[in-house]
Amino acid sequence: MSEAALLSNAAAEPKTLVEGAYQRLRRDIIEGVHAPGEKLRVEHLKDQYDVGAGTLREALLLLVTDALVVTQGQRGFRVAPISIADFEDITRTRVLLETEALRQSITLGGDDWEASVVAAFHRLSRAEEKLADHDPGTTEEWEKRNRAFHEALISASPSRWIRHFQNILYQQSERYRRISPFRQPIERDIHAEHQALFDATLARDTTRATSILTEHILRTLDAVKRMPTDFFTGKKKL
Amino acid sequence: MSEAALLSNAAAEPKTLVEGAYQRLRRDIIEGVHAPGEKLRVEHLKDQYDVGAGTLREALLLLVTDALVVTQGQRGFRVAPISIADFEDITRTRVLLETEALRQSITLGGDDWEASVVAAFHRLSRAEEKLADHDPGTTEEWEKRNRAFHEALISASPSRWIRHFQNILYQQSERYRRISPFRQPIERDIHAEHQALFDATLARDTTRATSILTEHILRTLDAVKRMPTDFFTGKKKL
DNA sequence: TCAAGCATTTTTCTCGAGATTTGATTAAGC
DNA sequence: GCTTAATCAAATCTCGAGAAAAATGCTTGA
Repeated sequence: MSEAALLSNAAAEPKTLVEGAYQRLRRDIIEGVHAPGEKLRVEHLKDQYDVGAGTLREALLLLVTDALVVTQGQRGFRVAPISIADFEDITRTRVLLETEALRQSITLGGDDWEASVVAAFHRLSRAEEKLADHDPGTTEEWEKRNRAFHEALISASPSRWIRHFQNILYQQSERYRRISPFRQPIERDIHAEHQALFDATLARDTTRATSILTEHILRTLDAVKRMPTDFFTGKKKL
Repeated sequence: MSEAALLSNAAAEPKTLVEGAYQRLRRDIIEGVHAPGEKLRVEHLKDQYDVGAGTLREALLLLVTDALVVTQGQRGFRVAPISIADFEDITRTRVLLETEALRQSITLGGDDWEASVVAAFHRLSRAEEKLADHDPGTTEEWEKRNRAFHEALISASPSRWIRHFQNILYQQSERYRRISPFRQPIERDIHAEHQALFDATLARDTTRATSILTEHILRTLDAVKRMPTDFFTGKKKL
């Protein structure tokens, strides 16, 4: 695993079996294939992912890094549980880090940065058009481009650590968004928000850009808070 | 490894060999026993730490979590390299997170929190007195109490994620401080700073407390920046 | 009927050996 | 003399089996 993989979880070519299993497992957890709180038995999963027991253990250990898997003492591995409080924490911390990174980007970003933002926004807009037409299977693509757009915005920040932490948190919030009850159709408003964010950023209006970004991120919080609270306590398999 | 271990790296009783090796390795890296950039050969280390090869691999993988060890492709493990830019990044990000956490603590902290801050400050003060008398071997103890004080200050923050990230960064900066050329005698001024920080916090003066904390953290940065720049490029063993 | 203690079964954790890949040394060719 | 290729050694990655621990079910007794 390269430093890039360490600091960004980028989807590089898996050069080792551990990496491969790690990436597939991570995707499956984020997409909800493995439910929150679910026990992850090495014996079962090693067949499912076609690797040895030791290799799978190492992959699970790497997922502990991302806080997508928890492990305690001698009692094996488990998909990280979810809670409203946790999602609120993730969201607010994301705001703190991402606004700071955006501030730095706007201050320091050059032509290359602007170009990458323009490009990412363009790609995202196209995906949102297709989404409005209710094309099936485009959600996956939108998800990737949305992330790419957010990453482009802060890519001129010189702080590798902020970007590293931001990646972890984005991953976390993506899992929350994808878990069924939260899953909501991507509305038309989202595009307007992205447009406003894009405009303010390119205009180098730091105050306005960070303000929009804050609202944008916090919006996802409302949807979750409207969920029935017993969802979290109800279906945990112990 | 418990959730506590995941989110705080707390020095809990090592319930498993992997954990034990992980903790000892981490301490040795932070203390500079394994120099930055040094290659970590599994075959050598497994004897040194009295565990099997697979077990040591898992411990190293956990250290990748903390960004104390890096690994690329099929080329094994290596102690994370150091650089001035990295330390500056660590320090500034620490300021961002720690001031926010302190802000939250001051706003939300109750009597229990105040009590823990008072207690931690008292312990730290005693350690600083002993340090002024040039007692040998007290640096270790001061290091622990200093960390405990900083943790107590932000312990009333409800954000587990901020505290988690703060832990990682504190660990990182501790390594930088301990690596020989940076190693500087703990001066008397430090105590005055801690005192001021303590006073402002208990007075619930958010603005003043965060301001002092910022200066306090940034101070360590100056010392490093005064170092000869070729230190970083010079002794890297490749 | 319920609780407590014991035995069984499952699962995790640990280890050493085999298969691949990387890096280094040496030799050949231009 | 310098670059390129091939051979060899070292280290990493991978796997399955054995030891330790935890979870489960069953029997026994009140």
